[in-house]
Amino acid sequence: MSVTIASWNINSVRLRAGLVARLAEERSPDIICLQETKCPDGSFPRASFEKLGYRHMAISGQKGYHGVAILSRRPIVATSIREFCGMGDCRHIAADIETPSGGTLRVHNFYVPAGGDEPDPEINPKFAHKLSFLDELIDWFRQAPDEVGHANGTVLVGDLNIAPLPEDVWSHRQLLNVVSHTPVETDGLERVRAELGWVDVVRRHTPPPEKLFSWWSYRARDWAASDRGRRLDHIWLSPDLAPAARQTEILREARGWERPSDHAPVLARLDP
DNA sequence: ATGGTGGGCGCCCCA
Repeated sequence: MSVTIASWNINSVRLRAGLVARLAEERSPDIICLQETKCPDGSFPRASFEKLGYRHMAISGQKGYHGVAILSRRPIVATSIREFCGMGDCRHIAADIETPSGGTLRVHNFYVPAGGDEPDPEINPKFAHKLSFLDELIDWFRQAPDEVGHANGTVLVGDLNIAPLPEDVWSHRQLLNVVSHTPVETDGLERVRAELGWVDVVRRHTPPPEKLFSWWSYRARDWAASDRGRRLDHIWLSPDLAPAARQTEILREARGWERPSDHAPVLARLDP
């Protein structure tokens, strides 16, 4: 009676609904959290996901940018959305989902700002936004832990746009000054994680020194051969839920599917 | 040191 949850930055849900179908066929996750749907709610391809058995959906999209969604084969009993940094961006959605044992699982799905190219908040407003987003997350966790969490377990997933560990990038040394792996970001993400004691379940199951990536740039001539990846996509469990984790996987092969997203899906199987 | 690719939207933004 397990629940499998997947998180995937899909880079346009309308263009890649077929790839979501392939993920459903190959791994059959009960819950799929998507980021960068780039799609207003009225244009969301609901029907194609209903056909795959995902009859319950929580979506928060906007035209052209950002956008998050939760697809579920199990009933969604509540939904909430939080706005960060007063920007009006669609970067968060949460859902309470019924588990096989009759409880509910709270799922938070995030799309953290990428942060632009220059890792200096004084001259790059996108980087300042990214750091502010992390600060707001910490404040929220600190001030309203009951709103964030849930007695029967909470999952936080998403494209967090930060590769926290040296083994989460192809070259720690060469990426120390590259947005996604700078110390101010990795320290910031660690403070977010530590605030409520979230467990990075993928790394609990596959610890360093093994390298793990979930994103490979489109700009590489041969992404698989050069393998210059980063682990930007994460699944975190609340401390009470961590013992329920059974298996995790980053579906690297999806990066090689036809017209792929530049991100691969991350999956975790739980017995909640 | 630089530019490489891809998506959305509409003559350029974002990743």
